[in-house]
Amino acid sequence: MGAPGDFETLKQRLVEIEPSLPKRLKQTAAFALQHPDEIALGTASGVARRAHVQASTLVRFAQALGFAGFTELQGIFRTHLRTRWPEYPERLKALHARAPDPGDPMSLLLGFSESAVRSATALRAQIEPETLQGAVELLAQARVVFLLAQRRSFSVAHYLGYAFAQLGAPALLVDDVGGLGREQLALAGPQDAALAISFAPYSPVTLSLTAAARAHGAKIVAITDSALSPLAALADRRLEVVESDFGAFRSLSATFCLAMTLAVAVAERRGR
Amino acid sequence: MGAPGDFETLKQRLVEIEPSLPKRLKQTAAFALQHPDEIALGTASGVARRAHVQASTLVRFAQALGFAGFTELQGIFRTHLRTRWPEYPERLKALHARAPDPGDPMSLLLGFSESAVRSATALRAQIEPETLQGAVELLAQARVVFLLAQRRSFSVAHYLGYAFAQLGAPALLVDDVGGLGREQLALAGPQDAALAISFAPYSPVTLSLTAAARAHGAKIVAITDSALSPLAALADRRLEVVESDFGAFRSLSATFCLAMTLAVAVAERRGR
DNA sequence: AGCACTTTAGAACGGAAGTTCGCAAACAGA
DNA sequence: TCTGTTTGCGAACTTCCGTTCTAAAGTGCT
Repeated sequence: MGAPGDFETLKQRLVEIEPSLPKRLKQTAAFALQHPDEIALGTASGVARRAHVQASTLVRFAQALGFAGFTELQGIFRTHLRTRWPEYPERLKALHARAPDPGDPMSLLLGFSESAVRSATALRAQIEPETLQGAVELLAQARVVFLLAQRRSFSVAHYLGYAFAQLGAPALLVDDVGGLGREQLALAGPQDAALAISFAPYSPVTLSLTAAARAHGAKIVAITDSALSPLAALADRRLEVVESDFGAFRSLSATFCLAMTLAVAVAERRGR
Repeated sequence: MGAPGDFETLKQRLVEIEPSLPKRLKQTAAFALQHPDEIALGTASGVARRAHVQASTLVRFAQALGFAGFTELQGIFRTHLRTRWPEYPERLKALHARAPDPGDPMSLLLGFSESAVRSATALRAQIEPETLQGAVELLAQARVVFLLAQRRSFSVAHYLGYAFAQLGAPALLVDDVGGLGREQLALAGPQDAALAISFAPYSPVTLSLTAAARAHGAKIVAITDSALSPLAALADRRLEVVESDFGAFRSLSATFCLAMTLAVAVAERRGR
């Protein structure tokens, strides 16, 4: 069987033979699909470095797919990169023409993507370095960080729980399963901190759990959308995030960026 | 005067000096602007042949613009082709210039924000309109949509559960609380669909729950990171998302955009 | 118009990457 | 333990870029 002639065929062929491939070639396959642009534009040795394999492995990978060598494989990725290019400006144009058919899934995707970009970009200017630093210090000094959020914001809190755990920092997700939120908070004390996340319309559960944490003496860091938020009144440190929205739907991308930042910065600070 | 640092500057410089350029260099300039992708992807001699000039002329052309040689000039065209985000390189440069200390929380924030922007931007080119449309149809025709995800991806599934509920579309978050995932899936049948989300390293629970859903006859839509993902093998419709990463941490912003899109599009489609 | 000087184009050369292949060590399966 | 496969490393080969040298074209001055 000959070598694939286009990118789709290549992908398909890859899926077929991947199970029978040895370890390094699997690794290479995964990298190739994940970073097609690297393959297209880079040199074999450069790609090899980034994929943590030997340059010769790339050649063997190409040969396993039926190509003569790396250069031939690269050709497929290059034409793919080149041919994919023209449709992009059209999509963008469609987006900025304010979505002729607002129900079309692709316009929705473009809208949400645009909104996420705006949010994440705006975040850089919104957050004061000192405020962020203060929040990190406060969380890093805590014995345990309690994570408080409900409804829309809960996904952020859950992600934080995951990230803190991965980083080896002590955090506890107060998920209020079975209405046991108060009991989950029972262990909180003055050495602890709570990271509360809530946006308008503020979930009453989050607010009351935050108040309870405060009553236990825990320090509060709040991620919320305005200084006037009821959550802000309860907080020792306040991080304000204004998300841009598309239609009736607010992005979460800035909030997630901030959450990731807190998790990594706190873990790093505790490490010292 | 130094060499242009990005494509726009290069173009501008070219317009400025073009009148004073000798014949062959004018010819080269015209070709470069007309076929930027040739320059980005080809070799000097290949480009020279297509532009009907000598290879050395290309080097002289590059030098006339202030570059050391052809390779340096090519770099600009390559990053331009890769990022496809004209204003972007400058920002990136500014970002990295302003953030020399990688441990500083603010640099982390900038890094994550940049990574989110890249992810959300790349998403637009990654998703094929037909694939997206197909996934939406499939989910809209289902009696109930089961949401399957664990660990890092769980936050997305939870958000989807929230969004579907808000939009009045029947969806059920299989959270596997207390290990009851299989029981939560017991109601699934051939009229239903499952939306499974998993990225490397793929959670075994998600995989087995997806397989179980499939065994019940439910149609599967997968959001995953590559065609080689074990989840892809189980799926009727496959949505590939490549998230950019910052350090060891992958963004979730593209996945969230896609999730929001699916929720809104499915709800809208059901409404008719 | 002719001549000398400057600028430009083309071609060959040298050096530097980059790619491929062969061999030996490491590994996995029997 | 033995065999077959895979991986890593380095050498050889190829390609490619940048420089330099020479010829030609252009330009200005006499």
